[in-house]
Amino acid sequence: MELRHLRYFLAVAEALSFTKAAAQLRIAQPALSRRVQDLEEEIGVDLLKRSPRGVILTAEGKLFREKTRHLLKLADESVEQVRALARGQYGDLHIGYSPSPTVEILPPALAAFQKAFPQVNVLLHDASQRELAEGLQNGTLELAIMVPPADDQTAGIQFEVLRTYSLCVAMTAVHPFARMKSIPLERLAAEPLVVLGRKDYPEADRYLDRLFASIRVKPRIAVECDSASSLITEVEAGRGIALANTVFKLVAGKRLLYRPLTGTTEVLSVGIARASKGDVTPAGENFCEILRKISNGASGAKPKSSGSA
Amino acid sequence: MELRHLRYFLAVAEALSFTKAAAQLRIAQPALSRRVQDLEEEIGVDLLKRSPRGVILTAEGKLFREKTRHLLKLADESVEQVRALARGQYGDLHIGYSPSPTVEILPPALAAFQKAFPQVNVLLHDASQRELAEGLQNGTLELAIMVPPADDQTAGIQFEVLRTYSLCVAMTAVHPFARMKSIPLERLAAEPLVVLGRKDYPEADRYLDRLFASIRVKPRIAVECDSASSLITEVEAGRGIALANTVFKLVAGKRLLYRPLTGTTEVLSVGIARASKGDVTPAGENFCEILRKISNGASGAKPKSSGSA
DNA sequence: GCGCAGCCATGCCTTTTTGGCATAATGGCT
DNA sequence: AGCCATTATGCCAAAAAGGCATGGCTGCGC
Repeated sequence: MELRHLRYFLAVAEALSFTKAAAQLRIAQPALSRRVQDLEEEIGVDLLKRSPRGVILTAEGKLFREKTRHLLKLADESVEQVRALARGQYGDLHIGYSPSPTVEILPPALAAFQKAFPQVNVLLHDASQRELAEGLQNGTLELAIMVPPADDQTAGIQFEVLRTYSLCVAMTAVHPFARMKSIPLERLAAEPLVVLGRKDYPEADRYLDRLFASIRVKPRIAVECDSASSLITEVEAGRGIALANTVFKLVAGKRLLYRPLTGTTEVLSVGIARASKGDVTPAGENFCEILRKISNGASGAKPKSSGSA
Repeated sequence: MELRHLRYFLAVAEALSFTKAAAQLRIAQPALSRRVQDLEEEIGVDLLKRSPRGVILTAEGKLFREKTRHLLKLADESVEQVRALARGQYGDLHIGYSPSPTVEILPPALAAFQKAFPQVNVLLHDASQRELAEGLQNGTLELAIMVPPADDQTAGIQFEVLRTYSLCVAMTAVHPFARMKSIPLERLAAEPLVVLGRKDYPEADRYLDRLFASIRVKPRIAVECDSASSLITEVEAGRGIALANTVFKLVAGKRLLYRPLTGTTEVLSVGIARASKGDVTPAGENFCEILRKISNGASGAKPKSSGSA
């Protein structure tokens, strides 16, 4: 039995006429007659009652007509779904992200993506840098929108910069620095600092080390936090000031004040990370395209071209 | 796209090798290779990644493998269901019956049928003679287990006798007739009778008329009932005695006493009625076969062969 | 009631599809 | 670099499907 037989039978069962069905199928009536005979012989059941005025269905024919309708519909849908998957218009898409640094680009990108590809089931996973890198490597994440991973986590990960944010200092409005136009690094070193925890954000930690190493000073760490939102709360509470960057204005705009760091060109990059070996699905590529488009069209620094591990 | 392509693809997708799959399918490897290429070309998506060590599935291939498994399974099941329908092992079976006269044969027949054909969904409809005849004629009933329909309802109905029950008189234990061995018709004519209603049981009414006409007497009708169970209750309550037949012993054995009617050979027939033109499904024929078997093997009078309208 | 019209089946040949065999190409592994 | 297993390709044979002509049936109208 082949789909051809089912298509032919269904045409006859719906037209209730070999002649009409043959015309619709663009084949000659005798050929159609033969194939339906073949089908009936193969399943060993009379499906149709022929008469000189047309055709009527037996009880078995009626049952088989319904089964056949369903089957052919399902076959079409299966092919269409596979095609949609290949075009990136269907399937699951696991995306990891760092919540804070991505606030400017991820929400609009997600909205645009879901509008363009409503059949794709996007599954967002917010996590620390370390967890994102692990997820990419073990394949649970297809893409991650994040800051570049630390050197010991770049193995097998490709990174493409989307946006950069310049460095700044975040503080409360009542802090003495609030009166300054920009903060020299040396003054910062004397202040108690609120920073992100060393375990979950190793690259933030090293970044800090590198920065202060350039002036041969050790920073004063007042509090270690496990997320950007905790950091904001701590600074707001006055336990210290924080080295941050311009995305923070978007996360907690009016709760804190920001001042640039004097004479520093250091920036925070945000971009797309993917496993070098892991396949990115067409849906994933579509998502990247939208991310690039959104990043170009938004405010802030210009995107650069891709780097790698 | 034909089922052949799906079968071939699935074989390759499960064996993860063209060579092995071809062996299982009993065709040569190049032929298999060609058909799978055809399939991929037709749907326009790469389903497999070939390598000199075998084959691996793409993401699209994995999706299509699942769809294909389901589709092929469904196709097999559809054919099997149609075959089962044709063998009378599947489908719905609407059976009408008169509750009282069929107590001896219907329950065991139903039990035997459901054991032999568990996939058939038997739908029992108890109804009056008139309703049964109508049901057969308009096609809502496929078969009815009943007493022969009255003459004005036999049009288009075939009847086949399964069992006959001889005539008797039903009464309470305290009735004077209880001391007699058998009741002459003349004595019966003088007694108040409980009978079945004329509208719903016309043939019972005519039967009564015919019986008493033979001795040129009018019976004394005390109560008309609309069902056999009401009739039993009325007799038990002492409102009259009833002309009944030996099936009643089965319906209400100890509640009443029964005495034969002197010198009468009249009998009540119970059998299978079907529409002359209406198709009886194979399941219906199977049911008839079991009814015949049960009727032969049970107590009571012998079945006769079929009659018609 | 007889022929005609419409419909499906059958016979025969052609076209298309599929299968088989031999063999080339590929790519990892030793 | 050469070997080995695996898949792809060329070519022909076989099978399946299709087309055309025609036969057979049945219901309808004249």
